[in-house]
Formats: sequence, C-alpha cells, structure tokens
Amino acid sequence: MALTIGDLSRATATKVETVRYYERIGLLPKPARTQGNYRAYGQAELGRLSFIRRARDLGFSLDQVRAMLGLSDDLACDCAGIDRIAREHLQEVERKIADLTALRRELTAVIQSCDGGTIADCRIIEALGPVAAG
Amino acid sequence: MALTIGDLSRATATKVETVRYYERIGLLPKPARTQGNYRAYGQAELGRLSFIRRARDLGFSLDQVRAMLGLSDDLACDCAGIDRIAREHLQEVERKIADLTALRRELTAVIQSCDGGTIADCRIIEALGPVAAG
DNA sequence: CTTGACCCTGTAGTTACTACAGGGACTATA
DNA sequence: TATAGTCCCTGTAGTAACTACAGGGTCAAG
Repeated sequence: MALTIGDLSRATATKVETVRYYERIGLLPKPARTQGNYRAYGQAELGRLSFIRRARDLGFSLDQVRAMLGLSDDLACDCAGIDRIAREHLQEVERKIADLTALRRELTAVIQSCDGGTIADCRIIEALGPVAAG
Repeated sequence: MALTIGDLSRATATKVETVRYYERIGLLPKPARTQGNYRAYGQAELGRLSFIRRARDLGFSLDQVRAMLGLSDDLACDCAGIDRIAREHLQEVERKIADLTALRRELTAVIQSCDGGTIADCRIIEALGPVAAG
C-alpha cells in the first residue's frame, strides 16, 4: 500500500508544496508514480522526510541535513569523513541542548513567578547571553 | 564606552547587515549615533542580539523570538498572557531537547561504530522518525 | 594627507519555503 | 452516468530571513 504525497504531508506536518520542493532540490528521491501520475511513497521516504523536518526544526540548514542524511546513505565508504561530520554535528547538538536547557530554566522561572503574581525578575534574555569575549 | 556595530557583529557571529536588518524590522531598538553618524550600542543591545541569534539557531522564528523578548519587555503587565506564551514555548523547548537527545545518541553510535571500523548499522534517520499516527 | 579599516544608505540576490493558477484524477452519490 | 468534491499534477510568483554588493563618508596611523 503506497502512501500519497498528502499522507506524507499530514504525517509530518509538512506542506505538500514543501515535499515537492525537497524532491526538486534532491533531498527526497523521485518517487514511483501511479497510472494517474500521482507520487507513490513508502515507509522509507516517510522516515526520511520526518528526519528532514525535525532536523530543520532544530535549526539545522538543509546543507547540514544533507550531510547528516549522507551519514546514512554513504554507508561503508569514507569512514574518516563520516567520523568528522558526525563529530562536528555532535558538538553542535550538545551546544543546542545546553542552550535549550538554559532557556527551559528561565521559562520555568517566568511561569513560577507568574504563579506567584510577581514577574519583575525575568532573566530570559540572560539565558542566551553573549559568550565571554575570546 | 559605546560598542560599534562591528563589535556586536564579532561578539555574536552576526553579519553587520543582519544587525541593521533586525533594527529595520524593529527587533533591535534604534541606537544612539556618534557625531560621525555611527551606531553606538551598550551591553543591553549586545545581550538582546545574542538572545535573538541563539534563539534563531535553536529553530525559533523571528515572530517567536519577538514573543519571548516580549516576556522580558512587558514586565508587570498581562500576567495571564505571559504565562500562556511561556508555557507554549516551554513545551516546544522540551520537545526540541528530546529530539536533540535522540540525535546525540545516534551520532554517538555512528562515531563509535566508525571507531570499531564497521558503519553498517547507522540508525540516524530513525532518531527523528515519524511520530505515531494520530 | 593619504591609505586602510571601518561605518553609512540603499538595492538586489539567496535560501527555504508557501501560495496560487490552471488543469487532470478519483470517489461518492443522486 | 453525470457531477460535485477532494485530492493530485506542473508551473510561476510571492514571503521570510538573511546576505552581498555599490557607491560613498569617517577616522586613526604613519
């Protein structure tokens, strides 16, 4: 049972036009077509699209997404290259987790002070303040 | 000692043009000017810009950033509204932390299997797979 | 007093979508 | 079996969030 472009769209909260856009720029493979010329997808494409959308939502560029998908596509080729890419992305992932954790702490504080009726001590901007000068 | 636009740019890894863009769309306040018509910033603007850039890097839209900055700007006004916005953003932050944690696990696995010489078991796509159908 | 690094305003280009326009496919139902 | 409604198709044009010049002014150092 093949999936339509609308199925992928609903399952990943992605506009139909965006799915076609990803195909055009080569992020998604050109799918099989039905007799009526409709795109016919399988579970693999659904998984790939889900990865793309969620990685985008985490602030990675399409080029970075492409590189991460490459980790999965280029299996058993250039291990040194894969290792380097994975390590770079791991660093970025850890930085993002740290920033989000700081943001969570400050949002929680805002909510709590709202609960208490006072909101004079909002430090949300400081949560993502400038890094120490190099 | 005022900061130049170049100082802000270097401190936050932001293009000078982007700083001026944020001013144009009202995300940064119009700063004071020197005799020579140069923009003159203080620490507050540096903090604000840093917040904007890091929140953008975490995948928040400029509108979402604007709402979060509002939490800090509108102190002592509409507590119910602030609470709602903060709770919504907290939910999104927690979802992102969960996704990034899954991504970190898979990237770590890729690096480890590379260390061991085998990379046949890359599950990075599954880390951000489709959510169960509703 | 000029060279180089910085700043200014403006406009045009890029990335990553998003929204039609104009038309074909398929499903239900009168 | 006609036809209304919902999907799909290919284009092209618009939007959001930058980014890159062009053409020119400012300012510290030598």
